[in-house]
Amino acid sequence: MRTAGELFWSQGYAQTGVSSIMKQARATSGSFYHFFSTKEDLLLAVLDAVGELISTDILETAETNSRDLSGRISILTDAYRTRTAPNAPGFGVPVGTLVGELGPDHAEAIRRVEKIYAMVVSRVADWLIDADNRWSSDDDPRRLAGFIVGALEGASMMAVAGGSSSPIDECAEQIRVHLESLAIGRSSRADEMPPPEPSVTEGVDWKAW
Amino acid sequence: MRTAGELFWSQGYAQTGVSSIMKQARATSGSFYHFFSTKEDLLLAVLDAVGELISTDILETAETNSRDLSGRISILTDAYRTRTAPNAPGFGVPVGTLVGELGPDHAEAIRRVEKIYAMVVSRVADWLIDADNRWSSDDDPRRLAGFIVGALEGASMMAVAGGSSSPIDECAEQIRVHLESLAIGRSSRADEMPPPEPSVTEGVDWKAW
DNA sequence: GTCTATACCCTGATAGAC
DNA sequence: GTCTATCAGGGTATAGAC
Repeated sequence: MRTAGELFWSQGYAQTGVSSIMKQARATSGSFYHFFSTKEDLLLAVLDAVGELISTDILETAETNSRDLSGRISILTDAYRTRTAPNAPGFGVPVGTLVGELGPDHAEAIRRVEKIYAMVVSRVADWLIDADNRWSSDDDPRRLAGFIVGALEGASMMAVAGGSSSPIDECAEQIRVHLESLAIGRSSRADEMPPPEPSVTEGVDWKAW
Repeated sequence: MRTAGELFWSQGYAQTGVSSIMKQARATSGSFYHFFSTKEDLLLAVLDAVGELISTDILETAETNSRDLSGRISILTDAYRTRTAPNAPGFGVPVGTLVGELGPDHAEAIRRVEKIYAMVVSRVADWLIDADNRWSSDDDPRRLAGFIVGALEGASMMAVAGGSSSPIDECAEQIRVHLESLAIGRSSRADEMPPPEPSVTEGVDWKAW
């Protein structure tokens, strides 16, 4: 009794009725509201779970499986590719989807989305620092990391709209070129990138509501 | 009786009730349904209007006001900055917002969003071609243009989430660096960029529902 | 803790006078 | 063409037995 929240990603939050969620989870209204006081409560829980998932299943995987920047970026972009439509039916842009939808209300939810972004950006910035120590200030790698993450989010959005993952492919390639031209992590350019390891987690199956 | 549709951008589609729209437009249910057979019908009309607006007020402005690539890109990025939150209260990501929300239904609406993306990408690709004729195939500038637009959309999303337009600023800068490193449009780098002309359209005020 | 049944409200949409 | 009044339905959330 806790295997569904991805509906928010495939259909959006407002459009996903609590009833649909319960049906897909084969639960009933009574038990649902025993765990979550409100629908927004569920949203917050889902956001936290997603943050966890991204942190461990994607970022941590990238960090342990590859010590060089290009390998890590490659795993990250690969995660975007395999987790957004049309490759993962029922997925949209990882978290950004909700940003547009969540209006003036849901301020807390937006704050958590922002927190997820900040976490991802921060980790990618660490990768940049690991790869090169010529950064003049802490701010620079953060900004570049923000650009990378933003570009991937946007590419995912276009991939969803167009029903093709090629924007993500192209984005990954442009990021690679961009980093290369900045001469960051030169050591990692030695030979071809290591085969980017199919994502560890297989199906869509995060275990929180 | 036709000055409101931006609610879709500030609140999302599903979350914006027809009644709110009517209130803000000071219209009534009767007249509304005289013009639009359904709420989705309105959405489609809004999407078309937005496509028009982007084409004329942003892209065309960029094309007539600047003949070099960097100037045009600058106007484009400036449009993103001035038209997304927090600079334009009540705006989100220009069109991408809806992508996540519009689920399996609303297929037609998604197709129109895709059409808008394709239009913007195509125009930007033309700019790239104008700036440099060394492209090996038609495909290359399109792909690069897709990357640029996607990056801006993603940056807008993060700007909305974080309540700061700095991701867009940074994105614009990175795009500039990227294009420069690709040595595209070298002629345009002669001196400092021309002051990027405050957007032509002032307030939020597109005149279709 | 989980079930069924249901309250209550707001939604998109309609009817029919003017 | 625009108004007021209203419908039918689905939405979130609750009540209370088991």
